[in-house]
Amino acid sequence: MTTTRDGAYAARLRAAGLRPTRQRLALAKLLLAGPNRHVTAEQLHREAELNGLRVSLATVYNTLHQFTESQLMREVVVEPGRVYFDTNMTPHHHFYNVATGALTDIDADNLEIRGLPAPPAGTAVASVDVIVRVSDEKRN
Amino acid sequence: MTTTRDGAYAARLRAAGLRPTRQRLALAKLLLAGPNRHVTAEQLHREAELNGLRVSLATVYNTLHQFTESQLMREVVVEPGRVYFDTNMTPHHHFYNVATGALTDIDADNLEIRGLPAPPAGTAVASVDVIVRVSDEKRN
DNA sequence: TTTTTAAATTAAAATAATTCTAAACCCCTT
DNA sequence: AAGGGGTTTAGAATTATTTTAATTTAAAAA
Repeated sequence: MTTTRDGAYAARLRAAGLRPTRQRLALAKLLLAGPNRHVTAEQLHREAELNGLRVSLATVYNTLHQFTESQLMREVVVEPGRVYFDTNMTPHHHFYNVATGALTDIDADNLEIRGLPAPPAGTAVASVDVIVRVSDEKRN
Repeated sequence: MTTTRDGAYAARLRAAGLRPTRQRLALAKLLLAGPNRHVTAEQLHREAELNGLRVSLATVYNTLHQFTESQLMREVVVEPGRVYFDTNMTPHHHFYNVATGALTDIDADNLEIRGLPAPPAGTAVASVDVIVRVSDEKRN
């Protein structure tokens, strides 16, 4: 009856124009199964290996970038040399804890940015990213 | 009479606790003389050499970081591997042209951010950075 | 099912940006 | 003028990421 026996992830990958390979399926599952995640390539690579997946770091990078292009995730740069891949695709911004590196989402629905001037001539706004840097509260 | 014959830059450096060396003075002059600037370390290094200053790239990095610590400038990260040093110390945000890499300031005075939730428990807001990514206007 | 083809994966080398190191140097005080 | 500690430097090292060229694999064709 069924011509292909596909999981939901394979379908999502296909929809994005990506062949559902073993590696991509496993990474998609790690990334998209539970709640939203913020991971670095290095972190995801380690996590994959802990879960018994043999995958090279280059493939992790490739996959993360492909997922990003396919709108399955997005990239957040918080500091020189610190790039997170974020599985939350709803419009949102971030708290960034400078000490711990922790990212926390800020729903864009309740956030209002008013008084933004017109963009430079010949350009149009593509996206607005708000990063609220936080640090451990001063105690005293 | 005068014990030291200092320019304005030497005084600023001293005030920041930095010895006014030849390199730091020259870089300070390049950076702080005219209008506000957005430069990468690499750009500033090239510019210094064009102006006849012999200075190593490591010193440019050191100096930029020291100036940043001393509140003479600040750092802006817009993309993986793209860090700008910004001499505008008034509260402001940025337009970032993804195609050209150009940064344009957005005065914070007229910008209002409303509805920001409380920061994660135990943390306090240190700063808020808004980056508005723009791209060349679609023509048709 | 086997063959073919093109895409995907890989290890390893290459690159880019930045930092470190240890020696030489220079600003400032005495 | 001399000494001392901060500063500069070239070059090596590091970190994050990308590229390369060969191998493997998914999917289409036969």
